[in-house]
Amino acid sequence: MATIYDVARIAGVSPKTVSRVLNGDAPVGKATREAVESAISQLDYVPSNAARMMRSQRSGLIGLITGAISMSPEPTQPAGLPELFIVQGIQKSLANSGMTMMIADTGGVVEKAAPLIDTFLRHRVEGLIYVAEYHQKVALPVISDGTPMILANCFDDRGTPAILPDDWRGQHDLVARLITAGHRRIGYLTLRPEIAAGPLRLDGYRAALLAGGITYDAALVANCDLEGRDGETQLLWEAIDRMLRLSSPPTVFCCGNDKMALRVYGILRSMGRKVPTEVSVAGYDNYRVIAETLYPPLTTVDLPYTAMGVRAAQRLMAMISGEIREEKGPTLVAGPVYWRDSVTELRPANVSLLKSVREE
Amino acid sequence: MATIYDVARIAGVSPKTVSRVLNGDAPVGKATREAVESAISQLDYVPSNAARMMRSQRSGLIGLITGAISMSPEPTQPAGLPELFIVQGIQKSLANSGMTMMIADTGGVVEKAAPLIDTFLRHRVEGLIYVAEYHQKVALPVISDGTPMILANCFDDRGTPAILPDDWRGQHDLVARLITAGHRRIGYLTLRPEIAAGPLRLDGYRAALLAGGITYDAALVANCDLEGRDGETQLLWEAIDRMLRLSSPPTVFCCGNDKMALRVYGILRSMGRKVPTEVSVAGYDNYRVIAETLYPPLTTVDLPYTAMGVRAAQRLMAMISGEIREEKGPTLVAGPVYWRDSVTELRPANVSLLKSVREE
DNA sequence: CGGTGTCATGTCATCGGTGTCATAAGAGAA
DNA sequence: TTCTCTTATGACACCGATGACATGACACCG
Repeated sequence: MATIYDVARIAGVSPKTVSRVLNGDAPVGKATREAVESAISQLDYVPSNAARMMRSQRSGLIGLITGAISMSPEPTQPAGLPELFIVQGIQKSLANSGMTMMIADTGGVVEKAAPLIDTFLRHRVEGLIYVAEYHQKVALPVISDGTPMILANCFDDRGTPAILPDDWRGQHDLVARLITAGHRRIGYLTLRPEIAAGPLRLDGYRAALLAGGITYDAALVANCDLEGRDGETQLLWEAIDRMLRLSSPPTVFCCGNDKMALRVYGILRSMGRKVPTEVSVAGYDNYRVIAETLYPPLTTVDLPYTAMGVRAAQRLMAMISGEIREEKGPTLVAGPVYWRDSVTELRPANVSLLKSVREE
Repeated sequence: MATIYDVARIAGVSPKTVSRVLNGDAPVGKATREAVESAISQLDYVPSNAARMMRSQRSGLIGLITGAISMSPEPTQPAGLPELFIVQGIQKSLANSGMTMMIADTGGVVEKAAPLIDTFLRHRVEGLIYVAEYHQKVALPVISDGTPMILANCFDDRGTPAILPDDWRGQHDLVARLITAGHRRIGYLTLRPEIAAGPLRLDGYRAALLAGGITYDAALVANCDLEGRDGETQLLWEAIDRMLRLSSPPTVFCCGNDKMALRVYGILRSMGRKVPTEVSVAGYDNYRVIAETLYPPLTTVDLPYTAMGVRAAQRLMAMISGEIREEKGPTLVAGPVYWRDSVTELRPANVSLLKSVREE
């Protein structure tokens, strides 16, 4: 592979002049520049980042660690996709700053994070991002040197800067929108409470009810999410069946996520209940494959993964450039409600009141 | 950041000895080794890959280019997931060989591939992999230096080594299995022919019919896949309606992919036809979010993305180590049929005859 | 016409490791 | 005892860029 010396020799100039042509850091005569450029293309010269990096002490690299490119031993989860969107956002932001991204994968095994971080440090990455597949708490090894790090879709108890979805607000906005549409009996089939998003969304649901002047009714809430997924459909069936037999049954079911909503569609159809004319359904995640493909299309809340990625990259770049003495703790990113046909408007909604709701 | 000289000074040895401890390329005395290791951990020393690379001329890097981490302007496609699995397979293989992966993204714009390849060459990657989001033909810029390159899920007309799904065999095996199950009128709702997989799968379908002694009937085949997706549901509805009115209607619908099958479920239910008791449905892709979550779970053909990734990495590593003067052209990877409850067994199947069929 | 500034270019050292070769110390053989 | 032969370690150059500094050629100024 050709070096800068080869180019210099062919062009009849000093290596430093070639360097100047490449980097444009000092004026170069027109004739000289052309000679150099001709030599470069003649030799197919590509400068070595390693050599440049040694001298300049800047790698232009960002390390990205994710847990879900390769997933846990049992890859039943549809995960991965969220992370992909986050990565997409990060990539988009980073591309503009001339940074190159290195991606490594823990294969879902947290212990693998340490050697991966080490690999990145060997490459002298200027920043690290850890992306989790769903909103959760993590415990990563401490980075001893000063390399900045940011967490996306997860947080720790050391106050490492983190970017998180605003689950509370999302569920709140959705339920507020349902209330605006005239729904007052709102069933909620929740995620299990161990998942970080579970309690947050439940709180958002309750807050929206409160703000809408509706009393919280525990009979309308059921956890239908199991660790192992086998019993889920049955659990859902029972919960829905029970709620629909109430003297004042729900007119809409909020589901913990879109995948659960997909199941609920099937169950309601099996029960002979038409969606949305007899009962409405809403999801969470805006998992497009499901939400847009279902018939009728699913009303849901967007998990703003791409935006989170963008924010993560921006915050990291700010830390790297040292502009800001970053305050610790999380940045919350809220996503809009996607209003589709799976929910009936019981009365005409005054949509203009709801700023964060997005109609399709 | 500490250097090898700092470590050497603290440990009271020469830098070269520290290097030997790190790389184990020559015997080092026990006491010396311990002094060095102590100094290393005392200083939190992490060796610089850049410096190492300069001397040894080996980067330990593999460049991966993908078109779908950030997708086309209109991100309605659920794409990305397939690529993720391919990347997972690549990562898995590569991790064992001590290679680190750099990932870059074209954002769906093919023209961006050239500068990304250039970035990788600057980093002196030892190999390149281009991953496409679906089976297609591509035209990438030629790599002028000798860096080996491999295509995954795509091919070009220069005979660049490629890893492709065996669409012909997959569809063939599925249809053969349907025939074994007693189906003789097999409807096929195809992908549009411009997609590489379309004609291959159609050929597989016809070959399986032929082998099963069933005459191909054009009335049972319809293209239901449009470039813009708007008319698709209607197209499907019409095709299904037409076929079901035939004097000898299909007992099973093969769908171009699982997403189409999801739509077909909805349509058949709307028509009041029960799946699978009245009519069976089969998909293609084994897109788990859909195939496993649908009720009843969907019989489909696995697109062996992970395996393709593994093969891609293996073939690349073989090219890098120069073991093999690689022959050009594609490697086909076949995936198994996943037999689930969306297809009725019209007569008891002798499954043992079908080696590549996987029961759940 | 000398002084001063700008432009264009070259010289040289250096970043942090490792390959090559040299060398000292002890072990075993003659 | 002396001569190999390992074993353990050091000295030194070098990989390919770039930063700091120097220099020569003009241009412009008073």
